[in-house]
Amino acid sequence: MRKKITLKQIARELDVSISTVSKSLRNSLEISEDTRQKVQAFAKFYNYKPNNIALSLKNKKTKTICIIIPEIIHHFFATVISGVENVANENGYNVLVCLSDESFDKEVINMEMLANGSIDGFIISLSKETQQKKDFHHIVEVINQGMPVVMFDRVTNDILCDKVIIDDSLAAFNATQFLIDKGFKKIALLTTVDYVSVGKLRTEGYVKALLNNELQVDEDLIVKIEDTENFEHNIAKLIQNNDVDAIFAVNELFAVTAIKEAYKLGKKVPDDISIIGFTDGIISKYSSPSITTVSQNGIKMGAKAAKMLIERLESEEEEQQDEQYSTEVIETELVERESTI
Amino acid sequence: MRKKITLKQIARELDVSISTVSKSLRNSLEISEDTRQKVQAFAKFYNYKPNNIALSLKNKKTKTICIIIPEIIHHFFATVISGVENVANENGYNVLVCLSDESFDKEVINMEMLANGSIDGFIISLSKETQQKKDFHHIVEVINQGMPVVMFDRVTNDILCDKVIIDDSLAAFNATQFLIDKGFKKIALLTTVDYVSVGKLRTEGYVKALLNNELQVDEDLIVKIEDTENFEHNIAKLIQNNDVDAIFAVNELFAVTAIKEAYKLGKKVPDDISIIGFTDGIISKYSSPSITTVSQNGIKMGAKAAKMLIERLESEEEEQQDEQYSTEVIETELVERESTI
DNA sequence: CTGAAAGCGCTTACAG
DNA sequence: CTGAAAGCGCTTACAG
Repeated sequence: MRKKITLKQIARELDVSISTVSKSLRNSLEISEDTRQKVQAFAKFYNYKPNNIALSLKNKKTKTICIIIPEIIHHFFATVISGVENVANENGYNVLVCLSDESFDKEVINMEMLANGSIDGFIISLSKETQQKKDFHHIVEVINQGMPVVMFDRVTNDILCDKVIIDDSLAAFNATQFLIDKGFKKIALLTTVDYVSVGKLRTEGYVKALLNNELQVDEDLIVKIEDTENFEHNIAKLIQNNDVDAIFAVNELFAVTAIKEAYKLGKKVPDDISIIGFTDGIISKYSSPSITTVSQNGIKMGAKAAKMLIERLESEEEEQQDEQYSTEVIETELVERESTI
Repeated sequence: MRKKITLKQIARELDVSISTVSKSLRNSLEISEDTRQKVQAFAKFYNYKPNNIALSLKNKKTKTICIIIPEIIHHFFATVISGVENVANENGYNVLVCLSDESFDKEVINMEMLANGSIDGFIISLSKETQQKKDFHHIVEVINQGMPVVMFDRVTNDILCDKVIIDDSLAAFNATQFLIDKGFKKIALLTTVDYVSVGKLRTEGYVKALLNNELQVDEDLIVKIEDTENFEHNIAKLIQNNDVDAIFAVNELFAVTAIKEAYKLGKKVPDDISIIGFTDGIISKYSSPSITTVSQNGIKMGAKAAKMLIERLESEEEEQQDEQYSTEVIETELVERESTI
């Protein structure tokens, strides 16, 4: 059990000063070829690696970024992490992952715990509870301390910072228009409660598309789902009581559940009902029938968010922060599969 | 933009020494009630929080653990992270997530990069490439440095450390036996190449079950899939050329693909072919028909792994390491759904 | 009760 | 060319 070796030990062994060792290892020209060689050989033999924590303290940066997400079980968020990881690693950064579990308190605790020097910046998608409370003091505080934050997907206009989003409203508009173009008249919407920012925006896009085509918005066809458990009967009721011929769902869970409920009620997808989902995840891909969906490229979003954060971190060093925040919109597209005619 | 305040600044403002400030904040009895109050009030007002990095350097521990997984996109690994997070947070630890992308080199780089003081310990599931190469020097080295490692799921006997696994062979045996009990005779196996430890063990369980029931093992019915892309035709060929009446797949991707390929060939699941998968993920749950599967509780595995790691970390402080490693086996069970009669 | 000093492991401006 | 000193932000044994 050979513990890690330090500069101090090397210095003692070779009978030189710590400064000399440090400089030798950093290939300083100040040091004679001879000692440099000697020190480097010794260090290599003992597999010396500088202690990261000491470097962090000295440099006042940790080369670690933190991503806070509501749930890792959601495939979309997992893909975002993957995108963040790629870019972070390429740039020599590590990624700390925190889960808020959709809880405001956990989000706050996580941020406060890490804002004390442990990391260089945050990438965050708001928890449901935070969006509901509209309390963003923890994020504002971190930004005020001079720590950069990039928000993605579930963002808020109440905070000024870099953001990565998709055009949820437009994507929903296009999906709905696609159904309208197919000739469907009774198009239902499965959405979340309004305080979830993306749910609300998607609902708006749906409504806009209907109005744009002079179709009337029937409240009975709009189902707002609060809980992600036990919502099946809401969907079943919708299908049973209304003669819907198409459904637009704001996530893939709602979409696949609609397929199953329709099937139970003797309706086939896409023959009797066409269905479009949102988020191109594995459920959509492997469901039978596979689901036509709005693709929301998580890897790309994560990569972009990481890039923005790291650029800000690295630019901070040179000149003064310019405080010009930007919002990047990642393209979406409709992936046609078997659940639509 | 109020930067974080330090002990030094507080000391200067209040015209006392740094030691006095530090002790006051830690409620040391050495300090007079009076100064203590004054310092604490001031610190609270300026929202003082000790710098984590400085504490890490001082205490020689970071309260951060790292989990290295092959892919985050796999639902199983995402659930493991979730389990690790829960336990880690409860104990005041943060979780760094690294992805090896099934690559040996990335695994090595990640470990070496973090073994220099950045974290207190590792939780790891081996990449495919590492299992193939059987080169574990990076892990051995870390352990020799005195940093605890807990392996899970894809483990190896070549390394002595704490491990969390399921009994892959037994679980596969039971799944196969289940099919045999239903009266099936031509039971096919969709598995991975042998160097993936869990694939190999599951294959062994399958073979054992057949032999145990005096059924012969037909090599034509065993499909070993190397690549996770473009393997559909292998499965199609199996179904087409052999009159299989049941299939046991070692993961859910293979299982759901089998359903789709069978369907294309005009065979229905479960009417014509019964299928059992492995890993109770979202694909199995939302597939149509939903898939009977061996549940492999990722949350539980992650939680257990984190618990073992943290216990070792905290016990290290007190007495000398006892070097008694243990292997925990997490229970599995067969979740019956629609893909089996 | 308060503070100077040493130390965690490193880097670097400054002396010699 | 080499090394002592200061410093990153903290804690704590030791003096006073």
